[in-house]
Amino acid sequence: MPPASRTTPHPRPMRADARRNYDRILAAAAEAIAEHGAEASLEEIARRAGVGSATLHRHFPSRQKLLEAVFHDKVEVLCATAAELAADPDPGHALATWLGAVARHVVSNRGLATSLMLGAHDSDPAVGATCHAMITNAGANLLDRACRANTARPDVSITDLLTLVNAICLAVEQEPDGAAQVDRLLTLMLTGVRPAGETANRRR
Amino acid sequence: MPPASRTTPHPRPMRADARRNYDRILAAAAEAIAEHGAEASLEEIARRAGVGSATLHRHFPSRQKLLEAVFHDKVEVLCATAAELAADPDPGHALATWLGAVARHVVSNRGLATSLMLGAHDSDPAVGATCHAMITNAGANLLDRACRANTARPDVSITDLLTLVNAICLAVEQEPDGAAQVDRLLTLMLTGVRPAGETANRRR
DNA sequence: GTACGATATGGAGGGCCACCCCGTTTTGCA
DNA sequence: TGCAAAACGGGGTGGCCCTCCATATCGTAC
Repeated sequence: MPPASRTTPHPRPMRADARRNYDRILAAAAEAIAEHGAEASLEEIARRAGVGSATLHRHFPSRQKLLEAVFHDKVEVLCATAAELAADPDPGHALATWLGAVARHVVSNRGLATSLMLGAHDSDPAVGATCHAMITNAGANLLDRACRANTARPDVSITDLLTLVNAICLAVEQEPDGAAQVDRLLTLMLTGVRPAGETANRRR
Repeated sequence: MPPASRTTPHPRPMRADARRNYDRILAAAAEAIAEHGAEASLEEIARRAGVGSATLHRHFPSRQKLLEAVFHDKVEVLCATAAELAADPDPGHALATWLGAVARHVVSNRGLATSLMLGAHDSDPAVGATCHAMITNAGANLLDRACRANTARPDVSITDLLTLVNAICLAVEQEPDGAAQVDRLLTLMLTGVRPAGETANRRR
């Protein structure tokens, strides 16, 4: 999310060189984060982008801001998915499907979890464009529907669910067999530990 | 867990000054971690303990090792609790109670989560004394009993449960109202999201 | 096409940190 | 009491994040 894009006329449309560097930094950050996770060195990102560290800091005053910019597109995809699923005839299934999609995105984009969770507190509350706000709004509808259809407990908030999803992904992030684990834990979370009658083979 | 204590005769019983410094570092680390969390500066810990930073590194080659040493006692408490609960007539309740206790310890000891989770992979597998191994073993019995009593699904491993508990605590660690959240999420996890009939007031 | 002010840049430097080398001190045993 | 082995810690190295400010670049008005 370039602060002032060319298409949306803002106070100052952002100079060409500034925009170029902005994009370079974003690309470099995406690479670095994919390799080293959300803790990737900001200096190395600047180095990769071929800009000075000061430039990086000017464009992204905090690591959080950079993460949000890097993942903005992916979060938009998730929001779009939520919008589509809102038409699903089975609200419970829609919610579960969407949470699964969120989880999949998070595990395959190291750092996304951090990006989604943080910013709930420290960032400017006026900006509804933070990853956190976007995803929360997108999920709220799905949960509401599921709740009204009586396939979700009414005392559960979308924040709860997203926190759990993120928590699972975070916890599993450094496990070797990540993705597989997430699926199990996620369904486990959704169905609960209590008995269910049916049986399956024991793992680990 | 001093590598070689005075009571348990080891290869070399550890010199007096070494033991003294070891204990000082441990105490200083406990303080620092309580204040600043698991990311506390190692140099500051050394400074507090009145030793050189090299000494700290000699005793604890990695941050992980230090965390494990600091939390070793608390983990032992949890293991003891597990042993007691093994006598509980209601295995399902025992398991839930214990997981709650684990969560409470984790939230009230910043860094414990990290200590419990890590070390599953990077530490010497021969050493069964890591926090991770200790807690896993302690919980396995409780889960087994619950499973046999048909109050826990057989396809759930203790690793799953502990991962989830830790995940919740990690995710909530930087929330302002931490402890309260953990309770909700934990019970949510244990009962699952699926409808249950009963109602409660909606939060957030 | 040019000149000029606003804007953006990046290298240098400060403060902090983890980690290691190696000369010095302490310890415990004979 | 002497002495080798063990432990110590100051200081060096390299990395990190972040800021300052002299310099280079851009967009525009003429």
